[in-house]
Amino acid sequence: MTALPTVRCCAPLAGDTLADGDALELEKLFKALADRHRLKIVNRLLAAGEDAVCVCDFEDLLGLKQPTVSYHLKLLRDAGLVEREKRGSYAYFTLAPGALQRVGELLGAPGAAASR
Amino acid sequence: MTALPTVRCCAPLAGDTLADGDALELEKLFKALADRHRLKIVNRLLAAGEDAVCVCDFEDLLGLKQPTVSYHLKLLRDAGLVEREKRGSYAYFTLAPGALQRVGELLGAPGAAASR
DNA sequence: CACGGCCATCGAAGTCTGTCGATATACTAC
DNA sequence: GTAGTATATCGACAGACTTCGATGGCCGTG
Repeated sequence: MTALPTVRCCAPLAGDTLADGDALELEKLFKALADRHRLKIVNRLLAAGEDAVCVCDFEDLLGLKQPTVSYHLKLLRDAGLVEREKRGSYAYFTLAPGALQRVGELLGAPGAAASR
Repeated sequence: MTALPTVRCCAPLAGDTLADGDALELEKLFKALADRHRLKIVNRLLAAGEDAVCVCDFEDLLGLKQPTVSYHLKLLRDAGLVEREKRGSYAYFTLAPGALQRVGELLGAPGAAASR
């Protein structure tokens, strides 16, 4: 349910004076990306494309223990950047479609891919 | 030395497997943006365009004391996102040209403004 | 040169983050 | 049902980040 619109987020940074609430949302988004391990996760998911990646794969990639990997994935999920699909006892992760592009556009990269 | 070229930074997030060093540089960049006050600073500098803004202006905008404002400005400067120009006893700040767009492009917003 | 305003840096205090072992939950296989 | 595997969550700890008062350096004015 919820039907949360992934990253509906935020006033574009280049707009008029940033309201406090908008600043908070943007902060949350950038915080999610402001960590070497989470960046590697996103990079891996980008490389994987349609394919989903499971938690155990990230343990090897990052050299972190399983609880820590879950912690990072949770942050990315809360920020709306990745999505989880449970299959059996495994959990597979993919990038939230368009999430990264939307972040890019917030920074002033203009229309960009937004062929729309 | 160093002669760091503002934000020459980093492998694009969408490229091949992110090296540790590249992940660190990206992390530094996003960390600089991952704070509500620094976002407001950037937003204000975007609005100011060519005009430079002095430290005391940010004190009012952010509701923070002067040392704290200097702290945030230093972080943004270290990340290559803003530049400082001293005029008399005042310090004026501007956005580093193109820095934000470059960040946006790292996120996969493709050619975009890169008319080049 | 003495004074006052602007800014950077230092040091301390409080809070937030990242990490992991231990534990709980959910599913598979036998 | 029992055993085993894959994730999520909890609790604790170390380290990093944010904030601010106090201090020091610079510059302009009188």
